[in-house]
Amino acid sequence: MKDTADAIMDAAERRIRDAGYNGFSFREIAEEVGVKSASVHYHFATKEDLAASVARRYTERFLLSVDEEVASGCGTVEAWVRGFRRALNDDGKMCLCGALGAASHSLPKEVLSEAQQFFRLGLAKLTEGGLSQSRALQVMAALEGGMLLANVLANPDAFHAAAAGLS
Amino acid sequence: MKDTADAIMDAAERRIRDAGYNGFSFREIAEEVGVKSASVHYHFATKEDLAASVARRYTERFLLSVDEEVASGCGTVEAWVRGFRRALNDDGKMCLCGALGAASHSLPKEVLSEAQQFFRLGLAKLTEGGLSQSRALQVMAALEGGMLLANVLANPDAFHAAAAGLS
DNA sequence: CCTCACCTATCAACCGATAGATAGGCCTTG
DNA sequence: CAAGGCCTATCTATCGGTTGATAGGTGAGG
Repeated sequence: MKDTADAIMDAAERRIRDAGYNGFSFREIAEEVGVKSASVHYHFATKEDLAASVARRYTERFLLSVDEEVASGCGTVEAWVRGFRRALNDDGKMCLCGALGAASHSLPKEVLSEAQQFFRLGLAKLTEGGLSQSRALQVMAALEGGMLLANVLANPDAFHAAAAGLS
Repeated sequence: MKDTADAIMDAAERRIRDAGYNGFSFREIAEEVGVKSASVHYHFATKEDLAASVARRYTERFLLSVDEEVASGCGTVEAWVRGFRRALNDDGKMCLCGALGAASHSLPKEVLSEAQQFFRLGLAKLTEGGLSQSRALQVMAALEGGMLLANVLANPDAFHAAAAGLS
């Protein structure tokens, strides 16, 4: 079933956002989903595969939700702020690609590639929205850094302060 | 000797900045230093101990170098920018406490506590330098986020752009 | 002689990954 | 329609390797 594969990705996403690529295991995810670890391998051949798939899905969803915010009338920067804020408030976790990227020098190449894609596409969308390359980097850094601070300090207000005045 | 303990912390710091708390092992560090893993345990009882010690030393050094920059006449914000820039240019790695903090929800409590201390003391120093609480968070987020972007994208210019215009 | 700094050897637990069996559904063909 | 074969999704069992940690031994130097 597609159901199980989705449930595996859901569990993996949660764990990666909490603990990074090196912080989750097949057995852990399997238990959360209610299957055996061999069944996780059936859907995703390797750990690299699984993490890369999760990152790709995350990027697609994130960009889509930003597009929707923009379509419903809010500015590009504000759309990004809302995307990150929701990720923080709903789940109380890091941005998935931030959590992966913080250990970028130890990532398998497919996973690194997907994490990079998140930021490349994100920055491209910001520049399409009228920002300069440099300004786009400033916005992305502020959001990702704000997310990190909010997580470390266990205080969402850190993100709100960091994002204030961006848009 | 204090020599070996320092060498262990040096190696651990490098690995943590590349791969996070879950991405290094006693044997790896031992090999790099040229001793056996049991000897690492002699100097640092547990992994939690070692990582917490490394984080504490990192924070002390970082704050000290910022103080020196300020004493030599540059502004508080500029001093922080230089601190992060040096960490990035010299080593090509993440901020240690950023690398730890990105997986904050999976950190042993002593390690989390030391990572938090880095940010708490850093923010305090920024506000002592005349910044508002909110502005201090914006600066710290921009620097930490810029660091993350530069690492993921393997492009130091991402940091420079993110930090531009802060001071 | 005793403490420090290291060693060897080993432990149970966990890791990612694979092999092989099984049960159920669907498709094809006589 | 029935029977045989294949595909899917799961399981059990196991592999070699790594992990953090511990026990206990060894040699040097004060």
